[in-house]
Amino acid sequence: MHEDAAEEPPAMPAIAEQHDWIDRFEGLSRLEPRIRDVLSTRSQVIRVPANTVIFGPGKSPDNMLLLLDGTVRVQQLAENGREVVLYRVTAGESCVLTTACMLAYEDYAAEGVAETDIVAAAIPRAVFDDLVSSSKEFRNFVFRAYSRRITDLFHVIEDIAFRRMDIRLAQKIIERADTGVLRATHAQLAAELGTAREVISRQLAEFQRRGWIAQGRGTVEILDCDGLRKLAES
Amino acid sequence: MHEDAAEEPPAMPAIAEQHDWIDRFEGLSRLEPRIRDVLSTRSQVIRVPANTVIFGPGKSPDNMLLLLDGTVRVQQLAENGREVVLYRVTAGESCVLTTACMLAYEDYAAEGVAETDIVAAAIPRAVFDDLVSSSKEFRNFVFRAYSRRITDLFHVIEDIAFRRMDIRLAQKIIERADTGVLRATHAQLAAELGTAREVISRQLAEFQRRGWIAQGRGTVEILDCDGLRKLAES
DNA sequence: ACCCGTTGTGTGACTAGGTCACTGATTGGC
DNA sequence: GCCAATCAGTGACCTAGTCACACAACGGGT
Repeated sequence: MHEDAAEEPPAMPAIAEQHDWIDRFEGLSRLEPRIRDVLSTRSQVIRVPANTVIFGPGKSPDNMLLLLDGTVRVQQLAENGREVVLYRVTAGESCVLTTACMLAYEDYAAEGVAETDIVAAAIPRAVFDDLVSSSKEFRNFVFRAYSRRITDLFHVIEDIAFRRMDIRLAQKIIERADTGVLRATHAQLAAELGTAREVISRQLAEFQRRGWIAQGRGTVEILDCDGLRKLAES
Repeated sequence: MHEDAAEEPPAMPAIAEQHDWIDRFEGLSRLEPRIRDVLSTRSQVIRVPANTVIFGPGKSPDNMLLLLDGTVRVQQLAENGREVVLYRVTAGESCVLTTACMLAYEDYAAEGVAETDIVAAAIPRAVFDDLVSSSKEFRNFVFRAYSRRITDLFHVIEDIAFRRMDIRLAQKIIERADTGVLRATHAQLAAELGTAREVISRQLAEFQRRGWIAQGRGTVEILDCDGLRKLAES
């Protein structure tokens, strides 16, 4: 059993099992060799099934997660049952709020939910602390991740406070309908944008009337992307 | 000369000039002696006049600020000219978004404005990095500050998305009228809450009609705090 | 194949909040 | 004492959110 196997894996089976997942993170590729080693030996690749609540009010995790595959939806919950999606963490990103939960003992009104099955590298709290203290590259990675999330939050605030619903909905549809068809109920879109179901129903009816979309039960099909885009960019 | 003197300072001249400002920060009091020294010798106490823009779009500072005196208002600006106040940094707190700006090269849609004359300890970027890497206490301080701000942002989002204007306005009035009189124009309150001036005017008219407040040009006087509070807590 | 509970959507009436286009009042210089 | 700037009040109108429904589609059972 030679040590090199870990460094240069051949053929590539399930990527997540390899130690080279580190390079899939923008900002970690130039990590110091010693640090890279700590990271790969002292973190653990875990799998989480879809719809698991990863963190939430009263449930702070004790690992920092680096997402290797899948997406995590982070959303704000209100007492009256309404929600807004704050942002999504996708493969190659880290879930910094987890870190904040871990390190800062404050409770959050937000929760993170696995939107798909997930593969992630879990970094225990102590290791995280070690890495932050010993690697400038890792520090930059962490702070940049924070910065990105905070920027996302700013966008959410700006959207909710100042932008019209029709514009926001059009954007959302374009953004989340990669194949031209979006699978989501009106209720889900409402939760996404932090509004009420009826509002979505009415807006979609209007979009349909204009020939921009076609609707099915639980689906929205884009017919005229330019029409939507023109609205979204106004 | 007994050691206790340091714990219970007498008379107190201009506080900011002393090196013991560190103890005014919750979370820095148990800093390792060596670190404490680095912090006091390599940071610089600065003064900034009221209404200075400390950071903003296209203006990222190269120091991390620990506020010794005064308050900084951090607000989001929209193209159409409307604003929302995100949070305030008060004496004894740090302005972490500054850190994020410093370290992460993303531009923010938010700006920080000195709301009063300000005294702050400025920590140069390089020193900040050094401190984060060498002191666990300082790391905790930084991450806790992040966590607090993120929590604040969550509150703002929840407020804007899900709470009624009258309730939010009542809260704001109570919160910012320490002496029973609040100096602010309707336009300022509107910017505070991210709404339009007319909305504030109408709500205040209603509060006045109910006998909760009296209005003057640029002032709101609380007459019946319980009335306001009952609304604010509903 | 039919029944039935569950889930998703449509609608009208109403309230709250935001926009627009004004008016008039107050204030601080000059 | 006049004038420009600032601050506040108002009505008409539009968008968004709430409430109370009706109804349609779907997915198991039996």
